[in-house]
Amino acid sequence: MGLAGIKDVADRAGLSIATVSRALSGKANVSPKSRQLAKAAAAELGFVPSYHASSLASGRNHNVGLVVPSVHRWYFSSVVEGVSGALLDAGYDLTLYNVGDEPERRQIVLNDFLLRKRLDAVIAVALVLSEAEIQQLLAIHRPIVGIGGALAGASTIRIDDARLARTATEHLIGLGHTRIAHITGDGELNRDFKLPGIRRAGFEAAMAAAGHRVRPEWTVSADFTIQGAYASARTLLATATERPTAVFAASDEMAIGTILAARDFGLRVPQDLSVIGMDGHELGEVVGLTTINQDPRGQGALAARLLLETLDAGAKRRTKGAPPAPEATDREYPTEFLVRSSTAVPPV
Amino acid sequence: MGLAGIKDVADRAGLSIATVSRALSGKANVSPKSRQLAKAAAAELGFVPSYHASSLASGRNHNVGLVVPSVHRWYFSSVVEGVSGALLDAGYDLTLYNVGDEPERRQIVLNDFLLRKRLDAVIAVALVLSEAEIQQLLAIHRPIVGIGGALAGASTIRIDDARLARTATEHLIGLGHTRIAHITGDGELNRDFKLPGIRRAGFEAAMAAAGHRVRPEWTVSADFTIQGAYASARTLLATATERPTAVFAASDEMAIGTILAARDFGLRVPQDLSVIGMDGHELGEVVGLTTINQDPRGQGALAARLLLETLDAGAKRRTKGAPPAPEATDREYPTEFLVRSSTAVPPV
DNA sequence: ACGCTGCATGGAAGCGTTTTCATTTTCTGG
DNA sequence: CCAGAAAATGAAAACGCTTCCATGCAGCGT
Repeated sequence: MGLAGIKDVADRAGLSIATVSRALSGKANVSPKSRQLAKAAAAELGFVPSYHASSLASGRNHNVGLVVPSVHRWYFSSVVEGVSGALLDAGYDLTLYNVGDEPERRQIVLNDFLLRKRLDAVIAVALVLSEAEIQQLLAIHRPIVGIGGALAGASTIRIDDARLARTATEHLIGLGHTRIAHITGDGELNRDFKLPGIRRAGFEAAMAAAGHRVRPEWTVSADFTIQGAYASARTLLATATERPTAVFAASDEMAIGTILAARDFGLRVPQDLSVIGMDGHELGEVVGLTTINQDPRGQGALAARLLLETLDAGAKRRTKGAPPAPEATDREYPTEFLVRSSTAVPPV
Repeated sequence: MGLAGIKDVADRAGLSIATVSRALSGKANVSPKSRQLAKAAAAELGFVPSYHASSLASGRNHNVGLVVPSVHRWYFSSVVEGVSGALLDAGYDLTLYNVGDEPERRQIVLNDFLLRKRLDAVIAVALVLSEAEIQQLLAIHRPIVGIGGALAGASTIRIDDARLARTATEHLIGLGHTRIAHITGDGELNRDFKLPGIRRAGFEAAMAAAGHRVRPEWTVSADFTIQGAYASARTLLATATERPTAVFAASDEMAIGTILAARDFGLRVPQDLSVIGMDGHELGEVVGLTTINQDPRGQGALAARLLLETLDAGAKRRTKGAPPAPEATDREYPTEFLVRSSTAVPPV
């Protein structure tokens, strides 16, 4: 049979459709008795409200879009976990847009998917949206929050990558290192991914401030994965003469790859080579990685909670049509410097 | 102004709503001229059809649900990548249900989310659904396909875990190992996650067939992560006397954790200890892990494609109401045995 | 030229809820 | 016990599309 509709519930409960709707969605002005009746009838019939009908009528979707470059990478999957948990608990659906590297797909997502009025809000991770694109989203009354990306005009949650990269580098410098290499990300492929450049700038600023030379051949790039950095680090460390005494990797995954490469060369970490990363990868514990922990999962959860608050506020203020307050707040997420055993004074 | 509706487009194009609808959704029986007119008007107004209205009226959602235990784990995020790519290309949305370990959340997802008629189909990864639960899903005319999980009555894509675990173990036995340890997953927490038991059974079957003893103290469990297995492997390898000469880990991540632990003890892999894993983790390449590659991304993509085909077929056969063919096919996904450098003959 | 077939078109009926608004019932204090 | 306020209720109007159906028209064979 064709699944019970609210009408069937109403008939069975001996109430009107309107009352049943109010009763089931927990609205006020329903007598306890009616509410009870409605719920019982709904349960008996196995009634589940039609999402589309409900959304169409109410304008509320209970659905948040999440745009990430790749769930396969540690940082992003951490964010997804955080967002997902918060949304599920609030009864919201999470629509995932795993855009990948192709700019073409990015466009499709932006145009065809995000704008179809089916999302209450959008969380964009490490995605650089143009002012116009943001305005387009805001124009359909959808709050956006960005994580780890620059979203002019929208709220963001992020860490101060430049400063933290500098702090990490300064840690090495403070230990006495002068010959410091940097593993950066190869971001030229993707215009949306400016992070490597920012961290690299922090690194270079710290080096410059300390009066140390940044050797071009000691800045190598990798794809933000352990295996990618492993390969790059092997190249970097292959030269027996004039080897750096420390490496600042732009992510924990790349730092770990570096450590694995160092081990393969018989280099002890930290006696022969100090390695510092950034992000807070769980695996860092295993290899004793010194790093700066930014809790991406927490960032995701926070983003989701902020969004839900905004949506609730909007829902309360006016039942429909009131654009949720688009006050763009830019908040910095707290980080934690974790000194473990991968950094030490340089070899004599 | 409140976003253009199809009515606005119709007015602007000088056509009726019906014709515009047909024109824009690529239906037949529209003159080229009208179609052109409609498209132009839509473009000028920046018209994007309302998802909900469209779904409500047509009964088609263009949305597939994906249920996974945790996107944060390698295997699942690989599957998500595969599914996501295929769906995006087809213009489908992907709704992600990252259920986690809590059975409570599992229930919520099953009842509140999956049944709300907003999904065209469901892909469940490593999720064991009861016959009743499957019937409930099928009852709302939604095809389901399971990946890596036993779904009685629904289509599945999977590998033969028992046989492959056996093959992996036999590889070690074939090299001459008799003292073989096993790292299994701690699945007792989650009734949905039977995989560890199956692989373990394969291991034990191979050992029994070869007449080798399975020592209880040499079967340790971990949480399927590198760091978890690292800790467990340390315990396992701590005993200097009577140490196994080989380890079969129930996942690549755990095999990698084992290798890292072995290195910490000064054990050389494979000279002192052979390690074999299962899954095909990218990181396996870095540590030279011998393993059995099951391409989870490919499995995800395949699942999505199968589903889309079914949906298309259903759409063609009857415009509405025809339950998409629920022929439950159970297909085995091809795997590839990768012999790398982590396994060798046992030390003398 | 004429009735037919078949394509193009527009009017209008849903799709299954939520929400408004008017109405009825219940409660409150005097 | 009653007027007036507050609470509960139901009828019906959206919500914005898709699609059925009836109509208008062009092309066609005879």
